[in-house]
Amino acid sequence: MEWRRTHFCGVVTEELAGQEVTLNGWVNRRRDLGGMIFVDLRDRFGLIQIVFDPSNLSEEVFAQAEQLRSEFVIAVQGLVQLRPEGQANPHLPTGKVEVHARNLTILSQAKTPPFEIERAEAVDESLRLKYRYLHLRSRELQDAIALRHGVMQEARNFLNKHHFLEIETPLLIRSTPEGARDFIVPSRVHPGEFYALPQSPQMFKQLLMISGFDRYYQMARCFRDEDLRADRQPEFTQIDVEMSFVEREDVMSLMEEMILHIIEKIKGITINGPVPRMTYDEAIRRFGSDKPDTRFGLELVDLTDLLQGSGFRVFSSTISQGGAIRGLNGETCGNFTRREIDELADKAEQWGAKGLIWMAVEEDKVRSPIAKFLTEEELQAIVGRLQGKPGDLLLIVADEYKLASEVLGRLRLLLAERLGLIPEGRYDLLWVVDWPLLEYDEEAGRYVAAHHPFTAPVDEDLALLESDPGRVRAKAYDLVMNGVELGGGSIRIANRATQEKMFKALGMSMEEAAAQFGYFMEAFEYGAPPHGGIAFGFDRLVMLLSGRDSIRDVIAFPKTVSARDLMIDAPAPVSAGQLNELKIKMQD
RNA sequence: GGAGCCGUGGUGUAGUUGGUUAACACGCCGGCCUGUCACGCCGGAGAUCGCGAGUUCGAGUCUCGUCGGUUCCGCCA
Repeated sequence: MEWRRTHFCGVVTEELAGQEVTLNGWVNRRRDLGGMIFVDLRDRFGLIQIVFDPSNLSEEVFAQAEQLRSEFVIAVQGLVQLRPEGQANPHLPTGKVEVHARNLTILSQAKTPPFEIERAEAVDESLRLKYRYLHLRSRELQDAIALRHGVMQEARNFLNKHHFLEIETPLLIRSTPEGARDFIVPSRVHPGEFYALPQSPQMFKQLLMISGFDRYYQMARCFRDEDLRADRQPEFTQIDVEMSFVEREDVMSLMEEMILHIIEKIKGITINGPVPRMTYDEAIRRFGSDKPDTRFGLELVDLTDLLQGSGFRVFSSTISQGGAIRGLNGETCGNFTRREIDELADKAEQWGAKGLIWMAVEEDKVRSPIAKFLTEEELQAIVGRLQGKPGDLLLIVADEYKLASEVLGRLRLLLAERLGLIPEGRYDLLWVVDWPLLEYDEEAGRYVAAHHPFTAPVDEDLALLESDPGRVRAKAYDLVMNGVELGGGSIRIANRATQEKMFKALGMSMEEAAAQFGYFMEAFEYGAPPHGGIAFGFDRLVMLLSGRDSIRDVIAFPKTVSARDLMIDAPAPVSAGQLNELKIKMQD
């Protein structure tokens, strides 16, 4: 028979009734009634029921149909007919019709798969990853990967329309000391020297601005040799964007338009701009996070001023050391058991707090292990400031301001989840702006870039770069969606003098800076336009839009948390010959 | 680097205070079955309980180690 298809399985609907079709696909399921066989045929577009009815079939074809098993690849030629009265399947888009087979070709037999494709979601992840090509046959992953494609195309459509050029940058580049651990690649031609895979195309895209391309984007593959998480893979994709002759507002307004465009096209949800902006300081103060989830309340409050001169040593000593007393009202959590509260306290300590203070608000009193150390006025002031009502559980952390805030910020997320306060199906966007340019790294004993070393300082803070680096704000912005950092960017430094100051603030000597970044700073001397950009975590964006909770689900061939590919079994040793050629010796 | 959880036929699970035939569902194989769609009915095969030590008369069950998966902390400019 001529086996090449005329239609996709998933599109065979009543409009095709009466037509002769040829379909190709996989046997999703067969129902052999003895005298009659039904087969659900599957392709990317869906399922269609095939009927093998011996009354209008040759014996040979029926006998062949009896041989069919799950995941056989077949071609079926037959007649599309409306199903008999009362036999429609409302669960299938193709459920009003069926294809009465006349001819069948088995294109490929299949072993019984290690798991049922339809139930793959429940199977142990290591088995699914080993047979990723089978898991990918499932409806869930087919949809996720198709959605990924859609998001990528919509991003391209939008950027193309706004005069961006898609330009590729090299994957074999130079290792730089700042930032994440690089994957390094040895060079046969230059033994003892190594390329690095890019953590992002940062300097290349800036150089493209200096080259005059004005607007660049790339679906950039990026690599970081750091430990994995549900939302972190060692290789991932960014929507990488850079623009010339722009200020912060230009980048933010265009990029939020892009994200809103994608959400509208992909999810059919219209969100009206502009996306709210919040300073970094406000985010920490109100939410204890630089990427606040604004889909619910439970905001933090400050209690420091209420507890000046408190007789309770934890409070007084924290305040005298310049720390803060911060609080969070765990509404309706007053009925938490001792064990549940201890769990919260354990978490708080795990996150670096010295302890967690709690107060259960009751009708006529406040129940708390520290109640006896506080005056009635102090207790009432705390309850008042936190708007505690009977049944509430007040959580308090006394510590260095940022640490106390962040610990409570994490508890806030924990409680919101436990209390079911997080609404489904909502996409809350927020720009976080005015980031600190530098953060002091105790371990390294120096300042490190909060964003990256090419971020421009806010103009009026420029002078502080040498006198008080920790207080310099950056022309940086992060786009946050539902408490997930979707992307971040900044206006860049575009002149040599400022870039040199930045490297100096990072504790780099001029010699080191010249050795690492000399080519880059030299480029600034040949006419560099003011420029800035942003990079979005593409996998995370797709994860959020597909309602998944791991980026593994939206990457065709992901790695495990230990960075292995279980399908191809990578990484793997290489031959002694390969190592020889690279002049690499293994240590024991 | 650290912590938690999981690992029992092909798959998902159950397995009591440690006690001798390791159970159930799905899948698979065979038989019957002409309107099923999670088809049904009957029968069958299939597991040294991730691996290695230890405790014990006896370990799927307890202990330690180890491997794998996963979640989180550190890390990820």
